[in-house]
Amino acid sequence: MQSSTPVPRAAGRPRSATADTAILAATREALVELGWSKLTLGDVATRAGVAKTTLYRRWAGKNELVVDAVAELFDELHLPDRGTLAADIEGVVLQFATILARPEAKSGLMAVVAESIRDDALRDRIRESIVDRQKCLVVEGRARAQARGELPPETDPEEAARTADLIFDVVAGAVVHRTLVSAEPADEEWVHSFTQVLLLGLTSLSTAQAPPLQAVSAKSRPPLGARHAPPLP
Amino acid sequence: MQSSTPVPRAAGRPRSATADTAILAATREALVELGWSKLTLGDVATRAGVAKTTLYRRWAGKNELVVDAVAELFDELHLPDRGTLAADIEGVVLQFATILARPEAKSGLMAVVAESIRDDALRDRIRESIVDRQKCLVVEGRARAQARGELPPETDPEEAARTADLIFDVVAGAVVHRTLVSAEPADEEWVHSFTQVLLLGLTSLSTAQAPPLQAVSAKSRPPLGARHAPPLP
Amino acid sequence: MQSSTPVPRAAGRPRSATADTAILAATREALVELGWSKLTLGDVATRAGVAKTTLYRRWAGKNELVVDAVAELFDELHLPDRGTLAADIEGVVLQFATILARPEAKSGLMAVVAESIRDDALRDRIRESIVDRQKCLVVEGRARAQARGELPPETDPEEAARTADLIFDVVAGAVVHRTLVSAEPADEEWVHSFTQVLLLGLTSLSTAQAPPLQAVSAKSRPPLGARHAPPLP
Amino acid sequence: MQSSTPVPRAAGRPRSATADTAILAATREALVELGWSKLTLGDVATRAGVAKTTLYRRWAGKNELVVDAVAELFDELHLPDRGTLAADIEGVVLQFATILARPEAKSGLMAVVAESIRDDALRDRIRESIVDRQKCLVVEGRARAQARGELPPETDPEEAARTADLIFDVVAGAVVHRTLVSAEPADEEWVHSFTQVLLLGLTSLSTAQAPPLQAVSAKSRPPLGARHAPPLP
DNA sequence: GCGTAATCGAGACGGTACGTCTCGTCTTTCA
DNA sequence: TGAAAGACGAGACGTACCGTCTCGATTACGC
Repeated sequence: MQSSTPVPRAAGRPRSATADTAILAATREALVELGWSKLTLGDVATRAGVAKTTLYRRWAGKNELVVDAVAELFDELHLPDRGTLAADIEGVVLQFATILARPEAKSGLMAVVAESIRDDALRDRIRESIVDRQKCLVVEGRARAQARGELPPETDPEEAARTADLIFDVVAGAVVHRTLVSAEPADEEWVHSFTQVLLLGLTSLSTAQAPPLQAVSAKSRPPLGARHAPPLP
Repeated sequence: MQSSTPVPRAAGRPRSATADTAILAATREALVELGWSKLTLGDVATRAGVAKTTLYRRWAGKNELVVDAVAELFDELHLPDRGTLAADIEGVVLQFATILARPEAKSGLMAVVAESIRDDALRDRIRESIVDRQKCLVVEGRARAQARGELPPETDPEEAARTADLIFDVVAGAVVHRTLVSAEPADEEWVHSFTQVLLLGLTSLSTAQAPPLQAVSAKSRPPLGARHAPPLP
Repeated sequence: MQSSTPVPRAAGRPRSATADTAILAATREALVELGWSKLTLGDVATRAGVAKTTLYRRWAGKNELVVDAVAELFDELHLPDRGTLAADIEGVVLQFATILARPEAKSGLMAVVAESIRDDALRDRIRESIVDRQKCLVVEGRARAQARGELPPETDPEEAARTADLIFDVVAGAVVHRTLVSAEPADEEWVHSFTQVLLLGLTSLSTAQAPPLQAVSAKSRPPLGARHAPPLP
Repeated sequence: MQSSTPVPRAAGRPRSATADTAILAATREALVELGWSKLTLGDVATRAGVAKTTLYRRWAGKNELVVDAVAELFDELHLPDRGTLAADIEGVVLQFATILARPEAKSGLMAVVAESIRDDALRDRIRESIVDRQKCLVVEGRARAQARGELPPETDPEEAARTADLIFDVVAGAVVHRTLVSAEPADEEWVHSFTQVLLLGLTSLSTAQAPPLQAVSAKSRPPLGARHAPPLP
């Protein structure tokens, strides 16, 4: 057997295979060191030991590259099975908070979201590779709770989708705001308080409304403004 | 005879008062047309009919300028008095959502928040001119509800602050996420559903905890993970 | 008859006399430290402890200011009386070389001459305040030599003017070139060699041409190209 | 088989050969139209149809660029062979004067010389690409005259160098001063007069000194100041 | 003495050019 | 043929001076 040289070609074509990995890793590294606005594609190429051309051949621009680099961080996001819905939620929220605490996520995510406001293709890319994967967990968690018997099967699919969206916006939004705007750690204590409020709110809502277990619905909402004001701590 | 004026009027030509107004307006205009990343200080200066130097004399850079330009949008945010706490909350959340629906707010706000991750001074500026003003409304709303008798006076000020922070992160985060990430309108219907969940969650939390009306507290929290799982719609 | 003052003393506060002095001194100081191209009027004003406005009230621009500042250096240029024409020339050339050796003269003079190429008013100002004062010395030196009997009185005034111009260009040009381009010191030894060549050249020319003592004239010049070539050392 | 190429051809896209030509031509054009002080590198780049970066990649700044642009003008300076030393000198001085009469030379040359006072690297560049090329002609002319038998071979090489320097300073300085400071044309008539003085001066000097053909030397100079004063026209 | 008028300092103003940086594209040469 | 290296046209960056302007505060003179 001919022993292949350990580093057969210092420069040349065989880098093509590993290039993507190197580039994405270099992108995250640059995000940590420089942040999104100071990150340049030339610098990423240099860090990855790759020509700028190679980079432009694979990504349309900085935004797309960063989305892919950040998306990889969310691969480790999984729905735990802790036995109860409440525990499951706390677990996944905590996971999400942990990822968001990493500087490359902080730096990159908000920036590309900001960019996506004026770039529909970018928004789709973000949704596809980051957001939908998270929203999936909400749906999956609900299904698991239903399997456990914690939740009744849903009646109106449209209503269910709307509720999932609301939950997702509340969860993701609260964690992001806590982490990035308030710049306070979304630690276990905070996650616990937050989960409690969320879960109780959803429960009270469904029980407060006859018939039982009905989802939050603006169509059939009671005259809230007229109801007595519940105490706020 | 009264002595010299306490602020003896700085020497030299005073700064043009109209320039500030024109620059901030031009910044918002450019944000709408170009978005944050394509916005250029040179372009803003041109739109405002002002020299680039004038702009740099007053703001350290693009981020600071955009913060101030966006902050002015939040001047119109006031706490309405609709008679009940629920209605007040709905009103103010809707106001916040309306402001966030404006393209200049969408384009600018997330971008500067993203930038603020690596720039503490910028974060402080954002907090001071945007965030704290909103958080104030939470506190003020609670005070008003207490005056109305809807809420009991708070017992632990630290606890009260923590709860206010949580409420604020949930409210602001959910609206922002709905508007910018999910890219769905935070309309009256959505705001109503959201407010209901939030308010019921807070209410249930305080009543679930013995003695009555106690605030969410991590110190004295019950073993939630072990409690029964409430139904999720 | 008592004439009213011809310049009836303009109303208002008179210009500070010390400012001019300070400004010109500051200009020379800045020339030494920074050179012409890095010299800025704002810096000069600061050095002189004067407002920029004061400076612009008195000089049209950088060029005019530098001309005046440099011109003062040439005030110390006087025709010595060493007894013979040769010694007088050597003396004055050496004086000129000494002034040119000063950095403020080096930096400033050539630059304003370069500027004067495209600015007739500036050229006139230079001629008036610097060049003509030097050219004067040539004429004065000749007159003194004639008084001494070293030189015959001139016959053709036009011819005399032309010769004076030639001498002046040769003297000033050679010293300047030696100092600024060759960047070698125009010291006593060099000045002596130069003077010798110049004086002998002029002498030989006039004696070589019949009738005696006639000036260099292109009108009556002998067919030089056809003459035998004299040895060059 | 011969080994690797001595200059292994740098990797990457090579610099455009036509760009240099276009840039230098554009520089001269801008010198004529605007003069040195109003000449802008951005403007030159535009005229040359080239990006500013391209320009800065090749030249360190305005000074270096102008030196190169002006140096090309002196490429046409050659030593004519008119048969006699006197005629040769007149020819080359006239060539020099003709070049200096061009506005791009006038505008550029003095300015960079002025700049070179505070910039040794610039002075070297000027010397290398402009001055030495001219000085060469002096040496070459002397060699040719020696070959013709008009001049004896030089004895002391150091002395010869010193004399060449003196001649060069006188010639170049006089022409430059005539052209730029006096702002009079260095036409045939003037050049003839000047050449005559120079040549006679050098001749007389060498013959006046025993033994014959000795160069101007400060070491063995006669007491000039005490000698009789020759008539000055 | 008191107003009038031009000065003074300070510094902001609209501009222009600077020299650097990054962009995304395009030639080259090498393996 | 594809990847490295790197030059290219384009254009924004933030800075430095430009020469002008607006200020309030000083002088001096003439009434």
